[in-house]
Formats: sequence, C-alpha cells, structure tokens
Amino acid sequence: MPELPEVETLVQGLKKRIAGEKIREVEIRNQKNFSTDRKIIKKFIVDARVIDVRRYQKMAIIDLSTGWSLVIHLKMTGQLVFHGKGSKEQMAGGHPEKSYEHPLPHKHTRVIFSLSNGILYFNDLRKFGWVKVLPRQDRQTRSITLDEFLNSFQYSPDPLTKEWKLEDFTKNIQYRKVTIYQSIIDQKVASGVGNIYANEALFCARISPLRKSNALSKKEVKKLYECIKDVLKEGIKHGGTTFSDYRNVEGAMGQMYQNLKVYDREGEKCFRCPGVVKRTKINGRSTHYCPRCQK
DNA sequence: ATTTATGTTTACAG
DNA sequence: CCTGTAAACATAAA
Repeated sequence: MPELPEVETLVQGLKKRIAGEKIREVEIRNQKNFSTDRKIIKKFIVDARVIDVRRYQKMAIIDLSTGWSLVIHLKMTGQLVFHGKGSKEQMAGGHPEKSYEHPLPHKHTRVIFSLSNGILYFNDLRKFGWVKVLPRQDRQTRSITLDEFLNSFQYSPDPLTKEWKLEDFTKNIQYRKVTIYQSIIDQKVASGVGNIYANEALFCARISPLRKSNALSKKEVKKLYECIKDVLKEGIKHGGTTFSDYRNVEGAMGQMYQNLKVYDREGEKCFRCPGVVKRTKINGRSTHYCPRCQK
C-alpha cells in the first residue's frame, strides 16, 4: 500500500479540493473499515466543515470545524477518489487498483463522504484500511484525543520532521539483530517507510538489505538516515508511485514509478554499475537490490 | 524486550 | 483446481 510519499501526495491533492467544504453525508458500506458509532458521526462529522487535510506517518487526517478529525489509514489496498461536482475536478490517490477506472461507487467502495462540492470515495479491496473519528481536545467524551491516538502506535516520529533524529535512528539500528531491511520497514524505526522506499533507501546508501542491522558502521547508518529522507522527498516530488491526479487512464500514474532505482526491477541492469538487480526474500517479503554495488 | 510466524482479505497470474 | 503473490500492520507466542 501507499507509503509516506503516496499519502502525502494524496493529502495535498485532497486539501486543494475539499478545504473549506462541508460534509453533508457519510455512508458506511463496510463496518470493518469504519466502525464508529453512527451517533458520533452524526454529531461531529455530518455538517462539519473541513479545516485542514494533513498527513502523519502513513495516515491522512481531515480536521473538521467541530474540533473532531477523521483519520484514515489505507493499509495495503486502500484508495481515496474525489469526484467534484460536474465531474471536472477529479483526483485519486492510494492503491493503483484497476477498478478506479470503473464508475463509482463499485464493489470495493467501503465509505462514501458526500461533500458540498463533490463526493469522496474510500475504496479498499482487502478491507485492511480504516477510518477513525477522534476529538482534537478532550470534550468530556470517553474517547481518547487525536494526539493520544496517534501516539498510541509508538512509532518513530515522522522521518520528514525534525523530531526524527540521527541519534535515535542510530540507537535503533545498532541494537537490532535482524537484517537492516527489516529494521527500516519497522515503523518504530522509520515510520512511513514501507517496502518500496526501504528498497530505494538501501540502494541509495549502497547497503545490502541482507546485512545485519547491528553490523552497520556509524558512517553507514548516517548515510542511510540521509537516504531515507531523500528517497521519501523524491517520492513526494514525483507524486508517489501511484496515481495522484487523473482525468484519463494515461495520466493516472504518479511519476515515481518510472523513477524507482531498484524496486520491481528484477533482472534489469543496475543504473549505477554493470550489475543486475536481484530479487530475494527476507522474512517472506520481496526485496530488490544490486548485489554488485550494495555491500 | 525483540523476533517469528500467522492472521486479516481479495484478486490475479501462472 | 491449486499455489504463490501483493504497496501494511497487529498480535500471540517463542
């Protein structure tokens, strides 16, 4: 699923379109994806205005005028599609599942938000994704606050913020006995990084994903730290590896996919050396690297 | 405490 | 038919 850059791209596009707009209706088609009590939704979501759309790690947050927020995690196969009224303003982000080409709603549509200027569809083939509703301040409800919720995951700070420090990253890397690949896809180490950007960051740092985490030198850890930030920023710059905005099928893909250096390039020539990109499995997960220049 | 194996769920390719 | 695979994690058990 969408990793940090994909969610960031999605959030930027969505903000442009729905900031200031009002939510008129919420239709839940699958309880598993959105299990909040209807009373809460009616009280704090329906008729609320969108103040801001932002990202935290891989989560999208929609702040509302009621003081409550929607938090959305797309997990592996979630996607958000916005159709503006008159269908001239369309955008989508998340999993590049083919069915986005079909008319909406369709069988993978799990939640429908009707807004004053269009409709926002939450589609999710595998139903791993979720939508939550939380107050930004404690409003004497039994609910925990948004910040408490976000902190409850105990993930590392967002790698694109100042709070994500080299010192903490180094500590995390140097005591783990798993491979460096496993270390950096662990959300406690580098939140927002998933399989694609982990592969890309290791290529950038010229480190093999098979190396033991605790065997990296200080210098390598620093290089990797910088590379993680760089590949995430690069991903955002190119609009992610999935579609961001679209009007037709051709324009659907984000530009980052063509920009990937190792991910999904098994058997192809390395961009940096005469080597060939290899695919292997680490703990059941597909990992790509160049054995010649990643040591 | 970390690490591993498994579960969540659907669709597609071979 | 079956097997393997997929962009993410949570959780229980070791």
